[in-house]
Amino acid sequence: MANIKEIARVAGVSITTVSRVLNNHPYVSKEKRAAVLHTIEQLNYTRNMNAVHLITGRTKAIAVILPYIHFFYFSVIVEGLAREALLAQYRLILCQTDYRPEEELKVLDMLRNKEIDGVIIVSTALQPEVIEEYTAYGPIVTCQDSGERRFSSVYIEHYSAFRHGLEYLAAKGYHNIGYCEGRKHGSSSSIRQSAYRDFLAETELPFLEEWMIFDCITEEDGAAVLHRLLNMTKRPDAIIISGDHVAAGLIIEAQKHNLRIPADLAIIGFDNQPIGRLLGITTIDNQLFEMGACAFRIIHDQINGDGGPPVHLKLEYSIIERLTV
Amino acid sequence: MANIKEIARVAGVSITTVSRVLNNHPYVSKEKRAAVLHTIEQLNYTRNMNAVHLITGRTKAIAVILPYIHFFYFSVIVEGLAREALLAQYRLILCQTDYRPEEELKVLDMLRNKEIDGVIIVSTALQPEVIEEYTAYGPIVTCQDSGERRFSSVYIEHYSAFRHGLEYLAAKGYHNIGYCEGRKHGSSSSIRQSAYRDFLAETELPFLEEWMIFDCITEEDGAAVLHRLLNMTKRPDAIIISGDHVAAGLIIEAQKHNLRIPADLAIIGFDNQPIGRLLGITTIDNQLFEMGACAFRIIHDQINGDGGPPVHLKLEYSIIERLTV
DNA sequence: TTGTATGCGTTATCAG
DNA sequence: CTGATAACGCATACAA
Repeated sequence: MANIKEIARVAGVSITTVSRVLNNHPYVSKEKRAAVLHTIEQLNYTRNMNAVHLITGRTKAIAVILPYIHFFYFSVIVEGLAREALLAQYRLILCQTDYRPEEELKVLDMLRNKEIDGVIIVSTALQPEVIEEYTAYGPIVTCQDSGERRFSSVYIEHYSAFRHGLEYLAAKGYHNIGYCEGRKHGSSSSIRQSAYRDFLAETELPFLEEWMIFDCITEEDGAAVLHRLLNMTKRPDAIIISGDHVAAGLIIEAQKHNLRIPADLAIIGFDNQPIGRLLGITTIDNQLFEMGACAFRIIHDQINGDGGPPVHLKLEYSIIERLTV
Repeated sequence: MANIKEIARVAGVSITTVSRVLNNHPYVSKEKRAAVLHTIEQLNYTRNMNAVHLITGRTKAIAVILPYIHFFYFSVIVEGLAREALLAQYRLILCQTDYRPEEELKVLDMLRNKEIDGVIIVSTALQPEVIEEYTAYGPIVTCQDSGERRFSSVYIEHYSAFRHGLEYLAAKGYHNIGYCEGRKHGSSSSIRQSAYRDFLAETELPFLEEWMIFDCITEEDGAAVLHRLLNMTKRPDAIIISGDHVAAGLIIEAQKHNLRIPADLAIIGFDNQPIGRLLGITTIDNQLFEMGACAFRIIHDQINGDGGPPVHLKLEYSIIERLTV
């Protein structure tokens, strides 16, 4: 493959002039510019970007840390990221780490390595303290509420959102409220758990350990929840579920067993997923697409801007009233 | 940041020796290796990977071209890709191009630029002839049936799969068969369209132009299909739909209008999505996850292997019988 | 087993 | 407006 040196030779100019043309610098005469452009065309030349990355120390690439991509939650955030990345002409390096800390650290090391200009963490198994150490090497943005850390974040207040959902159920007259959660020990999960416990304690509504159901990840898990409910001696009359697809699984299974929604069981979901729209599931919209878009914009600004203090952007959630409450 | 030169100086060895340690070469004495390792630790050193990429001409990165990520079809293929990439310690660069040819070409240019070692095309707006031109710069794999091209492919035979679905419906006694499709002019779409037309022509089953419904992308589009069906003077008694989520939209809307499935309308979907499992939708499984995994393995072999002729891997589909036919 | 010297392809610096 | 030359940080052929 031709390189800049050969272009210079063939075009009869210096390497520097070729570089100037390549980078649209001023101070190149029309004639030389034309000659260079023509030679580039003729020799089918393109820059070796690795050399550019080496000398400039930038790559216009950003890594995204997440466990999986085939869940609605993650794919929509990435969709938001990708739209903005396309606009800004940045590369997105998808780092699916399966929640393995050692793999996540490898990605952060890419920042030290200069392979990437920044890291966006959608969901992580790492402690905030560990992440903070890497802020020395470049900007980092998380899509979780991590408090006032040395890295930026875009988030919704899960505690407040979840309480809001619970209050909504209580206001509608449901006083026996259950709770379905995904991972038991995730960062957002823990926050929602606290919200649930706190709310029930403060309002003195009944709390039963078995009303907290964990590991609800898939639609099938939602269907399984129905059977757990049916087998309970004291059954909740409402349930809050972190994920509309899980709620959907429960609802469709409920239909088969003639359990009426919301008469026998009210349901409020999370994420405002298409399936929820379809089934008329009342849900809490947490602006996933916007979250991704904002995360990118923040990191982009930090890379190209003054490199000021970390940004903490709170997004507003909203309850979408439909038919299951 | 410290570089290899400084490590060499501090450890009291040559640059070469440091490089050897870095790359786990033999022929380094225990003492010097220890000294180098210690210095690396001490100075918090990591390689500048851009320099490595420049000199080796490889980046261990692969670009993935797709229009969006938040559709089941794409996210599951990427999930398959990502699992294998994690195993092989390759980077996946997610290039969402929104079906814009100019953006897709930019990605292919990354191959010329040496920014990436290969390209996996999940879905594209480009003609195969255009893609073929880039095979000179590195391996390319598509997840579509593109015929015997100079680039590799992993695919299911959509023509055959679709005919199979139609035959299945006909065998079950449905003779008025409609058809829902996503993009009208996509590569797979066109193949499925031909399968539909050919089958109806050959079996002399009724064909009505209005029974071919396009632009069915989302769940809502599926719901809209029901209303188009209801307004038809002559209505199909079965329908084949490319995408279980679209079928789900139709089915749930059908429930609201007391149209019985399959008594009034039989439905066969595509993709074997979770929502289909939930609703008991009879579907054609096209092994999306496996497709992604295979695509990665093929490109990985081509990058690291002999660089032999392009591979064309046909995956088998299967009809999953459930309740909607 | 170790080190020297060269080159990868580009941009940045500085002198003209 | 133009060009020579020095970086960037590393891997590797070759010599010792």
